[in-house]
Amino acid sequence: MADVASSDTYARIYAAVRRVPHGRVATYGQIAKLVGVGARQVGYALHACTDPRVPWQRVINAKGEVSARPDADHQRVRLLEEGVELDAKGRVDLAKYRWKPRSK
DNA sequence: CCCATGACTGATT
DNA sequence: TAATCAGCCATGG
Repeated sequence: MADVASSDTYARIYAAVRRVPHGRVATYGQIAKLVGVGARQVGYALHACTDPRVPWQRVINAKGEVSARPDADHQRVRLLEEGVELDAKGRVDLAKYRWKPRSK
């Protein structure tokens, strides 16, 4: 599918997101550093991302919360299904579930 | 090419 | 822990 990305930047971001293993989460900042772009660009790219192959649901902000999305509620459930515990405030314990990339 | 926007981050208060 | 400010860089008009 050539509609994965219109720019190499997006492709790198999607590739990094796909590296996130099941039952684990990553922050925008992590992805941003992996691809070598700003954190906002990651969110911007994921916003434009419509590819279900990309587990963009595992990408959350530095607070451990799911970002402002209409499907935020749906995403939380999905994380729980993957084995990720959520705080009473709906936040993930980054100290435990934060994915540790090696290519950094 | 310039300006405004944005699924963010980190430091400071 | 929460709120505020400035920096970050790609995209679109």
